[in-house]
Amino acid sequence: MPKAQRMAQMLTVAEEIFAEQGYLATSMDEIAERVGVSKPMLYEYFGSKEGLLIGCIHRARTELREKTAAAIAGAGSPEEFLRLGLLAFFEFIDEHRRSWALLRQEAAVAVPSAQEEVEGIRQQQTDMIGAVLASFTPDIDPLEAEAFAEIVVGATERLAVWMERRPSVGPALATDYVMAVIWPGVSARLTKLPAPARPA
Amino acid sequence: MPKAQRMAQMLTVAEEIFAEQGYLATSMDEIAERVGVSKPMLYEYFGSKEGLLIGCIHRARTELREKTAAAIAGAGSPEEFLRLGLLAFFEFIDEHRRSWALLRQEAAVAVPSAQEEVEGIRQQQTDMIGAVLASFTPDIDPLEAEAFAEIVVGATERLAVWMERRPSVGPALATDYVMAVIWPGVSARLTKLPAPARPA
DNA sequence: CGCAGTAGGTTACTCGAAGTAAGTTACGAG
DNA sequence: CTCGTAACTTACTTCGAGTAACCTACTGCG
Repeated sequence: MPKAQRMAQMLTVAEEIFAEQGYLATSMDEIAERVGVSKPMLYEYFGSKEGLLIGCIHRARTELREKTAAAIAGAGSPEEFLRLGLLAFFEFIDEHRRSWALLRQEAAVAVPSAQEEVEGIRQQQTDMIGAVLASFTPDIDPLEAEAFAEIVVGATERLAVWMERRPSVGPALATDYVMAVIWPGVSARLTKLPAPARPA
Repeated sequence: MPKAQRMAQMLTVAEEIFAEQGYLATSMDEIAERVGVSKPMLYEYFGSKEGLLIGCIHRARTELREKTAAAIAGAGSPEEFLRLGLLAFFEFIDEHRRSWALLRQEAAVAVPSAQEEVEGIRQQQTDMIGAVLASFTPDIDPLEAEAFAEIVVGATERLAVWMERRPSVGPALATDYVMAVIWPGVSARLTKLPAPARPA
């Protein structure tokens, strides 16, 4: 089997087993066995157990970024930006429950560099939100814009975890909840609103 | 040394080393050495490495609950409840930066049951917030109240992590940021507002 | 055809750290 | 002063991450 294909297969299997049993409880031998290959192959391609985990996170991160970017491409107003971005996020989580659990709960604790990867995902999101805020409010205090973005990401992430425990709550409703809480506060800070003309 | 005292000492040392190096990179031998005792003593009192970690989390959780409960005791309005609760939380984090990092970043991934303990802390917070919301809006949809509480907790937690990277941001400013984003949205849902009479 | 180089793979180890069995010391009560 | 127990230790076993060394089959080329 060619290398790229084998690596993708390894990531898929590892993601599944990590999500099932947790990072610590999973042995490299087990992953190797389920892939149908011997342990040194995993080390050949990923260097270490941590490297394998990071590979999983990295792949999910790329996918999430692509989906979100595509979703917000057609947005006009800041409200639409936020709403479409949130919806894309919740839909992604909904489709990848297991890997999401892995990313959010397993990776962060186990390994410092995996933690950095997960932080990278958040950074990617806060950057996007911060950019939206700044584009509609050029004179906003940068520190405040950053804080707002962090708050939105934190709220969203937490609600995604909660959504998993509530089968009746889907991506659309989750988006509504987040928007209901944060939009009044966020919009109050936007000076350059889209539809109405800017007052000063 | 009596058992209770020794256990407390072990927790203190373990918390410190876990926070310094991460859960995985810390060996029981190292903790034992720094406590000035042999490894089997740790196992005698905490059963396992995981048990020791959970002990750390549990102690922090108790302390956090006590501080928060004390802080919101004198609150009159829902806004004051939230504000005082948030402030108490950020102050707690500010005083326990290292153990906070441990709880948030290390514990969750490494060990399933540690994760449950951390979720217990969040549960404790969402319950408190949910109760405040419900007490001021008895007719609120319970699911919505839960979602709101999760959002507030998520936003707060995330901002606490961010606060660590921003030395210029203290508990007071962090509280202001969170309130600025969430309060307009939350208050819009409260039917029984404190100062003005309820319209219908 | 035959053979060289390499991609893809394996077996069989080392080593470090979690967890344990069995034994030792200190000390207060009868 | 000796019995019982709480607090503690040394010396293991076991398991899993990571590695060294070796193998195999295919592809291109004289």
